[in-house]
Amino acid sequence: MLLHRVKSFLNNQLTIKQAKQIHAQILITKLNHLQPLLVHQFMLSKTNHSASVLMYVRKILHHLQKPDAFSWGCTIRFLSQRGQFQEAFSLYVEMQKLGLYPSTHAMSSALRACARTEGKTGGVSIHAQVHRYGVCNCVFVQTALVDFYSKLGDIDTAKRVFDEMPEKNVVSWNSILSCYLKAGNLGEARRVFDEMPKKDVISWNSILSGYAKTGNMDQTLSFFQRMPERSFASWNTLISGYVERGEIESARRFFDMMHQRNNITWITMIAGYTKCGDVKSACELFDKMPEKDHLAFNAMISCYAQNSQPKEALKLFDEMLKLGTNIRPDGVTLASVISACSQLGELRFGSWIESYINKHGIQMDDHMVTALIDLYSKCGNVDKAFNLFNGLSKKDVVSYSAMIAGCAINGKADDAIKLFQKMVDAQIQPNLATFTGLLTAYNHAGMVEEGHQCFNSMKDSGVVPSSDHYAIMVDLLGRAGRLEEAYELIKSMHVKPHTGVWGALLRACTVHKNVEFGEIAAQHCFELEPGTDGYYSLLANIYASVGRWDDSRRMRSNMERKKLARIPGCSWTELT
DNA sequence: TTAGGGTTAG
Repeated sequence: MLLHRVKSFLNNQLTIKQAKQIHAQILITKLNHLQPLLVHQFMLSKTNHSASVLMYVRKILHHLQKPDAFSWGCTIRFLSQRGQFQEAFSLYVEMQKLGLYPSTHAMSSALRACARTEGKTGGVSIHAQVHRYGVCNCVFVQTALVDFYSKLGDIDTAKRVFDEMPEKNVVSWNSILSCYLKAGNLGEARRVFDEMPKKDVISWNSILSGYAKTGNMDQTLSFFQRMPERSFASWNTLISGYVERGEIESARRFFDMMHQRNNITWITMIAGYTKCGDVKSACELFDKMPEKDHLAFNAMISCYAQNSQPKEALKLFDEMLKLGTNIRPDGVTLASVISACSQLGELRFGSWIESYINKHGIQMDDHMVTALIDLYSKCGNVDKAFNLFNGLSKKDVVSYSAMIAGCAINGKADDAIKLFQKMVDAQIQPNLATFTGLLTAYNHAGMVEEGHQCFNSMKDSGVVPSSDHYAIMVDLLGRAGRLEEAYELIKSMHVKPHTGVWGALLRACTVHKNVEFGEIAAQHCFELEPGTDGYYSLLANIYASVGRWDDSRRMRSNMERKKLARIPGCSWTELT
């Protein structure tokens, strides 16, 4: 009767309460041989196995009257499949201590756990056991070994084990294929792919992804077209390849061709539009997405934050919060939200977020900390930013750049320069954002020569200055009264200068009462931004400063006549 | 027993 009851749970929901009841009955009736069966059934049931359930199973395993390798094996296998690798491996070690002979299930599952936790020693000792126990013929264990060495990055051993396998299946071939792909050896991967006696959709997706990563989309497409069977991942790999290459139209063409899409498809496309700054298209897709998960929200919030629409980002974050249980913000969401707050100069939000993080036990990661460094810097709290920076587990180009910029805008040029030196010493390659911060520091400190030198050194780091960098340089030279040099610098630009560049020259001309360059700079500003009247005012001021009252009046009446809209000052503190 | 595609900071 009891046996029947235990068996009836096969593939049924088995709650911990029911299991405990049955277990109690087993103990009362002294039918201890049913205990392993209970463990087995427990592992097979579709119940959500929480930590307390597993503790319970562990207890049964340890109190079995007779140690039972089968029960241990299926528990280890279950844990490994569920991604609880540490737990799986420690059970494997425990069963050894009990003197149990591990099944091939237990061995391959423990190997899987070692592969995913980088448990090199554990995996290698299981390899030794494979020989000792004479299970060299088991294709599952051997394949798990190939996978283990592949994940460890030990290609030679992976290949040796693979070559020595008396019997191989498609999984074994896929494992060695992914080994070469992970190592970036596409040539060898291709050779393996061509040699495979049988290919499944995993083999095809793997090679497809290998080619997509090289950026050779013609080749990738040719593989895609030859696939006998395609899964979502096949389509998504292709689309993501086009997105990475910046070929958003091609990505969209295949997106539209799909009859069915999963969330990854939608999010890949939204992220693609984010990268190319097409917020409108991203938003359209987000609205059309049938079942938005929290990753979709993350993608869209980041899209707004990355494309200078911080208010929209916060609005969507607010909507996300209102959705309640199913969709919860995580660290990724918060990193974007902090970035949005930073753009708004809104420190209060920042503090709110910090308390939210603490309240919900969200793990602070380096992304979030870097966003906070930026936020506190922009709000003038450099000390706090510095504290966060010093506490980072790993400092990279993004965090250094944030901190350098933080020092720069808060008048700490020396600190910014020191940080840059530290970064170079740590062999971290500076990029565009790093130089923006550093040049800003030189600019604030009025260090013209040093700034100039820094600007010229950009090419040594393989960084091509953008319009923003030129704008800072023009500002630096202009403030020092070196207007002609500033103008020559603009003329030498390979990209079209934006109003930031010409505006910097125009403002410098106002300070130094220079009509000649002022007129040139103003003319460009008028053309680039016909709706902004500030430039007319500046030129009018220049005329007035040299006593050319008629011209000054002409400028102002020009302004009136065109009924130009007065654009408010573009200070981020005013936007809140 | 195998992989694979998605969101994050300056």
